[in-house]
Amino acid sequence: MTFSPEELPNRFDHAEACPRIASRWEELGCFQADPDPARTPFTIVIPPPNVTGALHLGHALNNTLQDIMIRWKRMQGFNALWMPGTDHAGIATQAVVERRLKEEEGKTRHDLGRTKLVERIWQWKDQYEARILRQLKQMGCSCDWRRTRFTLDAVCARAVRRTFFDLFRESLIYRGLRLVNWDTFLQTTVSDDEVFHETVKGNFWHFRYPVIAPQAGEPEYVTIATTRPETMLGDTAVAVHPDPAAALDAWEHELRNRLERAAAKEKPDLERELQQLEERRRNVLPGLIRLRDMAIAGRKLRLPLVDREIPLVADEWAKPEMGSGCVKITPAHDPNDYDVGRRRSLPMINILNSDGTLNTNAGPYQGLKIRAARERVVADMEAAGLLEQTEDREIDLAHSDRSKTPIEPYIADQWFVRMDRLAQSAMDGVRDGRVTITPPRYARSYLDWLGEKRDWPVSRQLWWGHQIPVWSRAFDTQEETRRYVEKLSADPRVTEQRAAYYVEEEARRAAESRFMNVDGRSAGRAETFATIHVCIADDDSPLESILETDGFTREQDVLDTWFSSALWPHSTLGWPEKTAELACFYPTSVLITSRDIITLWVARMVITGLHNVGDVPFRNVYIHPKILDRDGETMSKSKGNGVDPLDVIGKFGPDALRYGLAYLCTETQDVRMPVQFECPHCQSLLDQTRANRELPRIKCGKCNREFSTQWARSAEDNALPRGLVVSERFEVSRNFCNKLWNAARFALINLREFEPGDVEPAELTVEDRWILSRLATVNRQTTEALESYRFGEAARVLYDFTWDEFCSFYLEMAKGRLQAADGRTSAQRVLAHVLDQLLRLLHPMIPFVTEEIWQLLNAQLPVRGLGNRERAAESIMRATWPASTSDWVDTEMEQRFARFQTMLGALRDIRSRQNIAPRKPIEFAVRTDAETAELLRPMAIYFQSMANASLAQIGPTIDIPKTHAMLSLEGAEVFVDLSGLIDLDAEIARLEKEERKFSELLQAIERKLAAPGFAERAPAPVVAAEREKQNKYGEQLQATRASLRELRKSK
RNA sequence: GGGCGCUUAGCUCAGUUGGUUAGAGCGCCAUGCUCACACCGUGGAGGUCACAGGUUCGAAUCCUGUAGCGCCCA
Repeated sequence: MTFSPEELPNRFDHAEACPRIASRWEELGCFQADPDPARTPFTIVIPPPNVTGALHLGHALNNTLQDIMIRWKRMQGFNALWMPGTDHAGIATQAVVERRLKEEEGKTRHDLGRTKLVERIWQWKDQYEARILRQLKQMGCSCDWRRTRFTLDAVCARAVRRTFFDLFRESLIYRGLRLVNWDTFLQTTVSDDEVFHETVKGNFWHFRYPVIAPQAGEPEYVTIATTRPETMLGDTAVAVHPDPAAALDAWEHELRNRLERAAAKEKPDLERELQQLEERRRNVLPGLIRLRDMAIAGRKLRLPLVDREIPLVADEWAKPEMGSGCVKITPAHDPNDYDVGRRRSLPMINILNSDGTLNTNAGPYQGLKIRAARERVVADMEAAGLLEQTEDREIDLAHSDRSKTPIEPYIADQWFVRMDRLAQSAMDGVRDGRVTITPPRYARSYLDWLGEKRDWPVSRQLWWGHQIPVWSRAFDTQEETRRYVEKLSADPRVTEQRAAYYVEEEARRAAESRFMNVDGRSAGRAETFATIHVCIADDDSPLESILETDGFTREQDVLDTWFSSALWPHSTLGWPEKTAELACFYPTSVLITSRDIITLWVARMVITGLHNVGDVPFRNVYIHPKILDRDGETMSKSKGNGVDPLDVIGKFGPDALRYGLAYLCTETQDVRMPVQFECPHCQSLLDQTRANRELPRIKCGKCNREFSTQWARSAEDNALPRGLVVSERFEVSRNFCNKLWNAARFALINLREFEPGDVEPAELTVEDRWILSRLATVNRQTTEALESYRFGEAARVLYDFTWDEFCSFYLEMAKGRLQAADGRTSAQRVLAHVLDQLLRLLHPMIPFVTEEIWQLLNAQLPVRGLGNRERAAESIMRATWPASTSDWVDTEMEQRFARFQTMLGALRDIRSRQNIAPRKPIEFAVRTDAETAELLRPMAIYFQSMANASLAQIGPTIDIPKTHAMLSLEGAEVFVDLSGLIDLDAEIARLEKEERKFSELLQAIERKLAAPGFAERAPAPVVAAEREKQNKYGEQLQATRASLRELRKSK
């Protein structure tokens, strides 16, 4: 490469340089890692992004941190593998594609059929996977792209099938009827994690259920209240508390406790409640006791509208302090009622079809949608004179995160993974330190969640995912069942453990939960004796067709996406094959992710890793902050506040994006990131807000022209120029990269005719020793910060060093020597070394600009370095991470330098306050002891070049200029000769401020010293330091006052 | 309801085991296009560290409580 450094642009042109640099890295194979027993591995698996949509800044942060780690470890000499890939995100992706299908073609998935729909989703996946990988690549992520995996690809599918089979064979998988969250729009179960709650306006209807044949003194009806009146069609009981008096007492106790602790403004409410409770005891309690007795006596009620006899039961779920004190029980449509149903062996009557219409159990309401049924039920109850009253009420309503429609609790058959033993193993993994979690507080939510050991429902009524490899058939008699089991157990696949089966007896199933006419897929057949479930380990097993010929059908459901993600750390490395990759790179070194999937994902990975491979999937887990928008909401595609990292890259470049994110990444804080739309016409910025963040087009407030956003769909919107979404927060890092770039330009200009070689200690100047000492410290601090995942601190340390020390002092001070013949060579060698080392330290965070500078340096000075002189690596990615040694650390030199800096600052302060033009030279004298004078004399040229101030005299006895400004520093007084240019008032004002400052400091210290106990109880060094400060401030105060007196006299 | 976290300059944030004159960037004021950088240089103004108690010789930092905000779990 031949170039002239002066001709380099004064701004780093990331748009031109980055693609060029990236393709060179690819050509050199810098990202690739292969198993090598001779080297220590370091592995990261990417948390696979969903193919549902493109990445936003949250992902950018996540992947930036991973890339920083992997580049750093690679430079440290580890065999560093970063395994990339994406996740099929079953329900989310299918939902997006289905929604599109509906919007654009007016079709449902059933119109299309399973095969066609899955084809469509693959197309979507191809498109978004490509986009995601492009985003990662443009960010500079150094993944081994040859190894890119997808949770639904053949390699992952094999691992999923094998895992499911193994668990099945070990009886850790079972099928059961459970109440699930049913999404009536998508017609699938969604997990608790996919449900969000929202408060909506609703009603509380009070219904009367007649008592059948009431005896004397007994009420004619029981009142219950409900927010979902249509569910009464599925009621199978009404419950009353078994000991209402005790329950009320307990409630009173609770209220009194609360009252004691309550703030004043809450007290009236609580007191009112207590009063009401008293009334209730008088008016309601006797009735409840009577009802309880009726329940025990086995009295029945007549369920109106469907004319069904239902029992009155005694159960704690009924709350005597609320409403009528009685509660209707709908076991098939309410989680609490489900529990009551199981406790009291009640029938579970499902009244819904999977599409949210009412089924045959709803009698005359069959076929109606829930909403319509609700209105009809209320109207009919009212007509029957059984509606007591209607209240308005706010209701907490569960919604599906995927379809945004209300969730219906629903009874359905589901496959479960038994968690007790598995969860325990994963808890042990963290408890005994095989896995460490940073920050440690997150270990607690991990352990709490696993501690519940709730079985994991893994089936999803979807088409996009791993279809469950189980074939099932119902058998009518015990004999038939036995005969088929015999046949199966003789099958070679079963004897060779390539297939397994289990028999689910209908009697047990019925006992577990009695149910009537559960619709569709879960329908029980009265004549069934048992169902045989066969799980097959391999694809294309001959057993499949045998089973199908024998009347078995394959399970239609697919597995929860997290089932495949849970295998990611080992499935991507080829498990269950015993690959060299698995042997070398497993367990992985660190998992970097965000806190919201600790339970969904991290815990499950530990479980499957231990189960399948016998070791934890990673040694460390690092949980990073979240990126929030201006309102403090987390970024997400579905909210519309997600910012495409490519927008930021377009404006600021990938290095600025990365450095900015790393800089913001501190331990406890989430990152608030207000963003703006940048008008493509006039470049003005408009805040992104809740109101405008999902608009497909926006009109610029400045130039009144329109532009499109990420939400543009129509051809018309897309024809408009696209407005980027950017944030001013990245200006800091963009400016930083540019500062570095220009420092490098300066260096290159001054490093011509560079001759590599060492510098004799005698040749090192004060600033050389200082910068080398600082570099050694910064090197250590950076390494330590990265080791403990303190990315923000690493970024800050490097920022401050680069800008405030390397650029503002070292380069400024080297300018003179670099021009002069004398000292040029040593200055060049030190400068080249410091820049070289600094580039290495910065490279993991800002890979592109450091590589570009590295190449320029290589062209001009391929051999460089102090101490260990060597030919520079062909890419900075292959340069070694600077060893952190204290060889160059020189604390005394740093202290001397700090004095110089203080003095320089003081001189500049005077110039500024005295309004002395920068061109105008000034003179100054310093009164100080001989030793300090010796140290400072060589710095005279720097006062000259950096403050345009010449040092006239220095030493214990000097002639003080007649008119002067005085600076009192630690152990030195500086007199700036202001003959002819003094602004007396300004100087008096400045000194008065100084006087105030010193006097306040002195007072504070004196107070401290005088405080009772301080001198006796504080450690001696602290007391000594305070006394020293007292002296120092005292002297400075005296000097300042003396100077003030002089000035006031001369006025 | 339980758990975790946050509240520091106008804005966005640092502040590692309690001892500093509480910092940075942006913004603001003043000033300078001196040959690395105006995405820059130089200087300045700006904070009772949410509030109330407590521990301590000493608290932004530790403890308790209050208020507000956020997340997780029920």
